[in-house]
Amino acid sequence: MKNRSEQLVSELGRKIVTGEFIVGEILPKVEELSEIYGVSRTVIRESLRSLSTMGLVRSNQRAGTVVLQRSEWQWWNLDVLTWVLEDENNRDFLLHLTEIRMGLEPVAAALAAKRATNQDLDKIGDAFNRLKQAIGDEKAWASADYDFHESILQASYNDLMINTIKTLRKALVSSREKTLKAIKDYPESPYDTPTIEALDRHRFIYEAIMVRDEDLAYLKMKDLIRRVKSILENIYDNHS
Amino acid sequence: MKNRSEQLVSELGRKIVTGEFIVGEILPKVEELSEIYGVSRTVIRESLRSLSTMGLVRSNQRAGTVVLQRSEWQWWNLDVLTWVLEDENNRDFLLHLTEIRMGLEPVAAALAAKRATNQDLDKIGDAFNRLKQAIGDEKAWASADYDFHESILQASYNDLMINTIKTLRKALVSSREKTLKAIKDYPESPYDTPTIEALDRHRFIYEAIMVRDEDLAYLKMKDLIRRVKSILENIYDNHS
DNA sequence: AATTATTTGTCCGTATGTATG
DNA sequence: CCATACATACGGACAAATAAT
Repeated sequence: MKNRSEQLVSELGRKIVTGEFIVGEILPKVEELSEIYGVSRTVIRESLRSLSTMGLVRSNQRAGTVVLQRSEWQWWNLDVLTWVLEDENNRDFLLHLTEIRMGLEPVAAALAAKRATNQDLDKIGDAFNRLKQAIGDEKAWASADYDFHESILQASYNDLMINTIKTLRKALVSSREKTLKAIKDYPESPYDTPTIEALDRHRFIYEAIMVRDEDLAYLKMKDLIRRVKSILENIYDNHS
Repeated sequence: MKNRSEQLVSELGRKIVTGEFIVGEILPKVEELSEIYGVSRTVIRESLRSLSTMGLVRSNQRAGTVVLQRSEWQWWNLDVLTWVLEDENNRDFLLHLTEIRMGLEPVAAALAAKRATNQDLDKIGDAFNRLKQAIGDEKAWASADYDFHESILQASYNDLMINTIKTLRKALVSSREKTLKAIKDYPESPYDTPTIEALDRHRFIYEAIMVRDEDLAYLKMKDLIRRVKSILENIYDNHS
């Protein structure tokens, strides 16, 4: 957070996402916000412009600035996504995210099997070798795992796919750092735990891409995400 | 577009997306932009704040406002998505979008088969009946088709999924209106053409959801999107 | 390493636009 | 049609950060 308005955006944005400002509610007018937060109207207006671009509010002359309903929110904005994940009340949002991943990541793997250059394949292979060395080491695994999935993703050559999955992973990682650490069984990597079984799940993906078997890569990546989903579901069963 | 800064955002945003402003380029400083577009610095600053929230630019003191690389863009912002689709140079972006749909829409259909209430099922049924009446009528088909897929989507009960697919469809529809009309074989609906064969493809999805067969709903929706993809690919083969 | 120049960031007084009652 | 209340827009001044010298 560099400047005042970015700070304000975080502060107000969180209050909206967590429901401290209710949907349909009118925010205090610019002058009052300026008073409340001790900043100029300029800063307030720029903040509101940003929140408006995120789909969280809409300003109308004379009527004031209103909090928009959830369907209008720009969920894929990294800030919005992170705030939603931080919010304790949205725990099952993690499951929704996983459903999205279940859709996208297998497709990305299939595309990688189709489009990867030899150089791409080398990168994926390197990352997989690092995974092999990282059994039992949570930190090293998380790092190699990141590179493994990153290299597959890049080989999909679909910019929108790359951007979407990366956004999703960033949000998962940052929310893990902030709020999910407390859950003891939640893995450091957004994919899996550093075990032999997990390595095998990755091996199948790796091998499928190497032989350019799109359908197999699709299925094996789906297996992996399904595993992530079941970890999540177990956590909920045991901790609530 | 109501106010000056929103107009400016469209103007500048399009120039960035279409490459008129190159990645890494420094925009004219606020005072110059103010001069160029005949608006106050306030308006310029608010516009830049908005573009910054879209991930298109980043302002730095003394260094000016720089155009960010494509990987930083907020692709799921409806404006950004629309501008990209409008850009003639990004024609194969439609294929990338379809790859995303190939991932998400079958998952949404499977979730609907799992979670739909009886009321949801009624809505889906109503829309399907309207589809039956709309064979051969492009406009009526497009409308019923919209409601059919919308009712399935709502029954997925995954807010992020709903928002994402709706954003995607909005962008497709609006880009069809603006730039794709010229392509004669591109259907009015983002899903299919009003033919008997298309109706059957929809029927299979409808029936699978009715009997709550998640896997079948998944497969049949995948068939439908695959069909859309092949329409697109044919268009490219024939028109370029 | 210190200074300067340049650009964004911030503040505020004022005026206009727009929808409501 | 007028009065009200809010966002929108303008512009001059100064502060703060940092690239360049």
